Amino acid sequence: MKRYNPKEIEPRWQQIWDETGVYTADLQSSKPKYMAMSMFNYPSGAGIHIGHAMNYTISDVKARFKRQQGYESYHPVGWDAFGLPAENYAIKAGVSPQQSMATIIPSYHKQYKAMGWSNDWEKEIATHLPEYYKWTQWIFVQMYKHGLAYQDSRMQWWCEKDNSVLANEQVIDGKCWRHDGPDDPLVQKKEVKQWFFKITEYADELLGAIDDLDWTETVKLAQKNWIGKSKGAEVEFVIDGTDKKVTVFTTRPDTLYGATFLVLAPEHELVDGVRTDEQKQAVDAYIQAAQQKSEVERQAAKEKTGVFTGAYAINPINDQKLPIWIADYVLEGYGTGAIMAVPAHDERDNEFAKKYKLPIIRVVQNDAPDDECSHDEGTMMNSGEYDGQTSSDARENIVKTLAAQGKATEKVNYKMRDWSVSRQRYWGAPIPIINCEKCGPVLVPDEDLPVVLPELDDFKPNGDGRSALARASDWLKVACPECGGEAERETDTLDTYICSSWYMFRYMDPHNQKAIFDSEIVNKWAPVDFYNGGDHATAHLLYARFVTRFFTKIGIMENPEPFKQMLFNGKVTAGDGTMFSKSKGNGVDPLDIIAQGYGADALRTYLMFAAPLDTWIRWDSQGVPGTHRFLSRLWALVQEYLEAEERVVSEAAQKDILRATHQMIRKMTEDIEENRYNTAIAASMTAVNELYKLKVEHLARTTVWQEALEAVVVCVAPFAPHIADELWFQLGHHTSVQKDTWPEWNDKYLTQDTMTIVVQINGRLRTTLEVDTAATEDAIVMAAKSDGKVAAHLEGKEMLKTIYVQKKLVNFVVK
RNA sequence: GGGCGAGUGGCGGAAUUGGUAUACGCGUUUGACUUAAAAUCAAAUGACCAAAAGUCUUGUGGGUUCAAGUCCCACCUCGCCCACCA
Repeated sequence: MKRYNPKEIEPRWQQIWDETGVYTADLQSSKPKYMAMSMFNYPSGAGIHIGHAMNYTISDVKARFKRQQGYESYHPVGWDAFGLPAENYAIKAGVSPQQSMATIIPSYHKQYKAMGWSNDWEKEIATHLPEYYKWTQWIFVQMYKHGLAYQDSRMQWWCEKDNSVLANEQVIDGKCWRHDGPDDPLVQKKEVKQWFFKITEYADELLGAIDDLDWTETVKLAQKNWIGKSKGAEVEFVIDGTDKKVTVFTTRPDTLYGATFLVLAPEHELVDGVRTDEQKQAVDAYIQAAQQKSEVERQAAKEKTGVFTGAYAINPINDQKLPIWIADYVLEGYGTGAIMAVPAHDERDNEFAKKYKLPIIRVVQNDAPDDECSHDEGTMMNSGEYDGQTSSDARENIVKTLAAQGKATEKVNYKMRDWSVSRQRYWGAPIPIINCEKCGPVLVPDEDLPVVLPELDDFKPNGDGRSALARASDWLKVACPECGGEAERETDTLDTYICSSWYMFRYMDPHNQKAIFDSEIVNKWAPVDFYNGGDHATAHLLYARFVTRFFTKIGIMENPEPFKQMLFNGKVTAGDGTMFSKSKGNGVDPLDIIAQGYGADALRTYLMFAAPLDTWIRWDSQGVPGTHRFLSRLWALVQEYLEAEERVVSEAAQKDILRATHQMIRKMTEDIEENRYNTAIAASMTAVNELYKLKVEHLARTTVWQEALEAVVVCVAPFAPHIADELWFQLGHHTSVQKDTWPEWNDKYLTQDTMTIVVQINGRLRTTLEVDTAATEDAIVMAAKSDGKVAAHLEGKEMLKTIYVQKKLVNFVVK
């Protein structure tokens, strides 16, 4: 009997799949389409790790399942190649990022194939290739032409180590996301001229569509928080003794009578204009101190600080004079950078008022002690004519009154800012702009795209805030497309989030040289049916949704959402629950596991079996041997069958065989569809166990066994595709198991002649009965009552009630 | 501080949504095969009890119900995300 040897069969099948192109999707096919993918990979010298094995197997199983079900299933592959790590590596190693990608990417090919992933290699893409980034640049051009790309000077997060600007989401706990070690510096703010995409214009649309998405709930929530919509009003306060006005944003205009002071952010433009001469020194000192503090220190500061400006503002609702303070707990970047402080009903204002002995006036009735605050809504008090109204009525009425006088407007604010898309680094798609002294920034004409990134010897940033491209003088100097005069190319490159915001559509038409993609194909294949990754990826998903919506607005595609289903899957940690890390040397290399002889099939099956997909799994060194054992059992069963004699199998045994297989088919079909891979695999194990019991007396080369084994092989194929194809051929087939093979279950094989009835007394299990499925209620209750054990318990008791649940249970309630 | 989620054997985890708690796997124990070991096959495996019978058991305490891992209330513990956003 041949032994199960994954080392022999896996490479063989990988080669056959390659040669026959079973995983090449026909995008023009008339079959129903299905597209499953995981977030694409950032190629680095380290190769794939166990986290990749997890992520990509999840989408691979889905793609295989659908392919077997008869869908035209497309499991694409590509590389998110631009970005800082490759550039930093290039600086260190002196090898150009172009060159290192040219060697790294092919090494990934081997690793992906060794994992048995069903990628369509004909349609492979990589974001650093001119044929790809031509269209990344084209998106910038379109954004610009539609008024959604603009340039602005902003205070930006700046990482000294990278010499580059960082987006908000790239700042984690005050440090650069790539330099967050204990010795790394905190990020700084620096004024830089930046290109932005006006994503805020889509904020409401992006928010509104979230609820309908079939995505992991926490990911949806993260998107909502990120957008951070809040409804309120802007209220105008006149500064006493001047004609200057300061506008505040508040979500609680109902508490306007409770405002006892105003607070401006230190960077607020009115600060210089309002402070009195007596307070100049104190204010200047405070602002200087605030500037020196990094954002982290500001946020970490437990105690609130501030300084009085000496100026007062007039409360528009009751003409009260309110002192104007400056404090860094008010942020310049949100709302108007100024607030009305209501210490009775806002915790931060309360803390500040207590520290600086400012008055606290309660305007919403509550039970809190006098100097405590409560943000609850309720009935108004101390609010003039609004006393007795509910918060929500007062809110509406106060805004209405002030609006009539031009002193307030309803206002919606978002936490989300416009998307900063320029990076002062070399390894990215050059921004297709030419800066002309006469004409200003001018778009590179479409026919001149792509602006090819020149190969350099030295990739270090220029040190003046510009990328290495500032030193590429041949590339830099160019004639202005408008006036023909001397001009320079933009030396910023595009944020790699742009590259990844549209790659799923390029997958659908990867070699198109005339357009970003063919609309007809994309309208057929979008949205992506299944998308997964091990991160919330809030920014990536939001940007992808934004760009997709933009595409629909400019008429190149129809569906405004890129991903129909999005699964945020768990990760793999070391057995002690800590993250795998190179420095600790506790990593588990998927390729090692395969090489040890367990094979990719056992590894894939273990990863999908260990826990539900959204749960973090702890690596268990006994896990892969366990799934390997299961696959060996299946292998051995097929071998025994092939060597068995032809003979008649009893009708009862046939029924048992059919029931075991059809139960498995049903459970696996439903569970894979619903992303419950762990219980799907359990169902296949149960079936194999059942067949093992049946084989002892009934194994024979007959149709019923042939079909049962085929069903198991087919159902296991999404998880363990190599052994499946091998056994499929051994069972006499000549075409791959990977396509159009998924079986249907038949309910008639699931029925049994008898059923198990649970018998309870006062809700406690006393016995179970095997009865004929056709048995009536009366017959079942009679049988239950006369059962020996039950009768003993009923002896001498008064029968109060008999509960009968159809085909399930009898419960006698006695006293 | 805010939000979300989770507590089930020695371990990872099941439980058709109120109806036999602990599927499946790991581990452990025993037996078969073997000179022996590994591998494989078979059996057992929540706790208490020598065993049968029985009792107890889904973080803790209450409640609803004929019946609760599942529903309700209170508490404890853990995890994740966001965090001075007015």
